[in-house]
Amino acid sequence: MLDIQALRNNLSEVADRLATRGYMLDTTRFEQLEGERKSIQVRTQELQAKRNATSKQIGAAKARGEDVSAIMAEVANLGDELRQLETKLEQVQQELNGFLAVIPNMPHESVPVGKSEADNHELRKWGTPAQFDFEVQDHVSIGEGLGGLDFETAAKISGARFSLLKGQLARLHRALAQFMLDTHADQHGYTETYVPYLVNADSMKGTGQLPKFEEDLFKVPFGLPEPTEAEVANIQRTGASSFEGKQKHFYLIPTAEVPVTNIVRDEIVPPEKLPLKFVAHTPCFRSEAGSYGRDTRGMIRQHQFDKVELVQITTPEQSYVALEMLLGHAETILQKLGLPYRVVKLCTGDMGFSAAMTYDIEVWLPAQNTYREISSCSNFESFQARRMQARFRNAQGKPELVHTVNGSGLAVGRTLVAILENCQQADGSVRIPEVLRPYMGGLDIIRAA
RNA sequence: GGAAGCGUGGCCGAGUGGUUGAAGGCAGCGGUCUUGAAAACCGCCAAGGGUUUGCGCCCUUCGUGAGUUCGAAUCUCACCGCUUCCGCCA
Repeated sequence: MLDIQALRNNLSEVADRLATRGYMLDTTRFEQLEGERKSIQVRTQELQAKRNATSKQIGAAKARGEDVSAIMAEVANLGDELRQLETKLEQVQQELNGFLAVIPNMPHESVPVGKSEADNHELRKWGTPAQFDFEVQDHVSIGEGLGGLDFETAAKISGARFSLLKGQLARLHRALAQFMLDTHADQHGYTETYVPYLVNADSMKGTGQLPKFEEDLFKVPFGLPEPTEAEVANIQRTGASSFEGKQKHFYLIPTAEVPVTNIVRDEIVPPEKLPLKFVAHTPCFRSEAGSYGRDTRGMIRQHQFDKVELVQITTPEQSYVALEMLLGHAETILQKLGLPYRVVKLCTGDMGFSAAMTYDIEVWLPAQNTYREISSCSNFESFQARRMQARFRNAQGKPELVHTVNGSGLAVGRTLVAILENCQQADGSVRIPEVLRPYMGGLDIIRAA
């Protein structure tokens, strides 16, 4: 969420910057809502002040044993008008909040302006794609050839966009996650965390998945379908309350970013604890609505995949340094695995809703003869922190919003794909990168069973 | 799932209808004292918002939401969370 003060004070400038990422801010609507809010709020507060002052008088007069009926008459009809105004103010403020909640973050000044993926800037390349003196297979053929990758059975069990791993490939998948977790925890100073995979709506709002992107999520209902008698009575008596809230739901996390970042929601973190650095290995669940027909073959785009996520909670001064370091931590994994990659700085038009700056790491996939995203590292500045009310105590001792930074380190499934394709051999076997062998019981090559 | 209890500021903890945004303590900040530190003593210390050039003034907030009342941390109802006991379960 953007700072509403920024919109009040520099509306056209904010609108211009949002326009670079393709978001057209409705400034007329904002000014209208804001004007309404202002007049109603001023009037409401005047009446509240009057009510409070009069009530105090009544209290004082009663204490002195005086007759209060005259003063009481004075405020008798104040209540109705005040209640109406308060309700109206609530409505306007909710509208304003709704308006703010769907505005994306402002891009950092250094982010290249562009419309799409094509306008991203390649920053650097690492490693040299291997030359193969045989016909390269994609990960699906390799995996199926090894008897460890089975999409048909996964489709029977669940449907499209799921995969089933068996034997050494399942173990390789586990080895990758362990290796990443160990590297980040032991060498990069992250605290390993185990987190809930089902979260509430507040957490999803905090990191920006809600309210705008509900269709990308899996929503899991639970709870009683019927209200109890007491609730029915309460609803009838008050008239105001609805049945809402009894039928509840969780959301399956689309990334560990959600539960991990929300660790600091509604907290004031002592400054000496910053930066907080967390790493978590979790499954991620995405509906992939709107991606029909894209990456339908293989395990590139799945409803369920594993990811090791890095999250840093920092101060505003440190957040861009933190982003560079976190990017480096993610790159380290690919370097240790010996997988060629490149780093891309996303342009304004290609960035996610909440990000102020994003680097993508793309790994080389020989079968596709191209680089594909395997990690996305972003600084969200105070955008998520404001939604979460996540703060720290600054040098002046005042609470101030933290900055949040996160990135994949890495997507486990896509790393598995990259290893299968980059480390394939002429006979269909796959060479295991050195660093993974301790996790594979010393195995150096995966061969067909 | 059943029973009981509890939810107050960064933390602990008073407070059961009227100048209570909230005693007291801890932590923090400033000062006196000290060569320095500690101790002792004195003072300051919630957040969010509105309005104002500024001093300031005002509003909201005691788990959440409704309600009663001129007035609610305090009374009523519902919900959420936590703790303990019983049951069940990995």
